[in-house]
Amino acid sequence: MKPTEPQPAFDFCLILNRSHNTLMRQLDSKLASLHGLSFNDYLILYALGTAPSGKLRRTDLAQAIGVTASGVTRSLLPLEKIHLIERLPDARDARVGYAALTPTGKQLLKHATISIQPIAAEATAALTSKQLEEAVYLLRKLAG
Amino acid sequence: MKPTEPQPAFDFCLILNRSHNTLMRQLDSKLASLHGLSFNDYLILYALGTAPSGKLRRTDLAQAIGVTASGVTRSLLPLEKIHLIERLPDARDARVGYAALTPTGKQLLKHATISIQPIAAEATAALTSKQLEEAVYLLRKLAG
DNA sequence: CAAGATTGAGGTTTCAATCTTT
DNA sequence: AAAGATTGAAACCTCAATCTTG
Repeated sequence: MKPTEPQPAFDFCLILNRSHNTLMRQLDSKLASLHGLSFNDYLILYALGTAPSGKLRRTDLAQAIGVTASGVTRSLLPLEKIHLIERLPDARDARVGYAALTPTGKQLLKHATISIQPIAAEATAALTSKQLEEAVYLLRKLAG
Repeated sequence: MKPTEPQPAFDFCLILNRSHNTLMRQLDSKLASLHGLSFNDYLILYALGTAPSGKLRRTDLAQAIGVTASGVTRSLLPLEKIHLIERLPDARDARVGYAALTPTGKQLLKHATISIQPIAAEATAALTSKQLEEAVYLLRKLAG
């Protein structure tokens, strides 16, 4: 365990993990108390709401929010049960399943989107807008 | 769902989540196959190995790796069971419990530390050293 | 066989409540 | 009452295997 030379890659993994955990706990807790949603739930609604065609294949949804295909299936189930999203088939390819917002889902997304802005702003208050944009730029390179 | 004005705070939360998920899946999978450790397990060993006194209170460990006190208790249990860490009492205060590396734990940490550098480097290859340092600087502000 | 999606099994983490010690 | 730590219950997510369709 040497005090060691600079290891930017490792330091980055360390701090990315820590800041992510801290930030997500804040977002989850506030979003849950306001709308009964986890941040991941919100991300799903948001991705569907901003998709050009209003619907998204499960694979693309997985890519968009950064979880596995399995994770998407499991996250979608309870959202479908409470009628926030619905599943649609594809006329051309019987393998693919789309997910889309229901009217109720659209309403909730609208409200949650209004709530989340100040929550995110407060949770990231330690950084200026410019710094946030810089961080976004850097992290985007990583996610591909 | 308006295409909306710039919302750097929200965009940041989005991309932080996505890049974290992607990065952690890589680290976990490679670390698991090489040493049977999750990245969080490694983080615990690393934090204990670099602590000045060689031991850390559970609360401080939680702070260091960004999980709750509960999470620390549960992560430590299996590591103690396979004799990588041991628990020590505090002579002054019977409430606090320290965690410290065993000789076996120190060995494994040494080996895992050697493995993890190239893994982290590869997983963050999309960024230059300078960019990584910049990202570390920004994220550190967030974690406090 | 490849792609999209789901399921079974297992592991992880959180919240809230609780216990002990200060 | 506050601080450190643990536990029960529940939620969540992954991997690997499987099923169906192309």
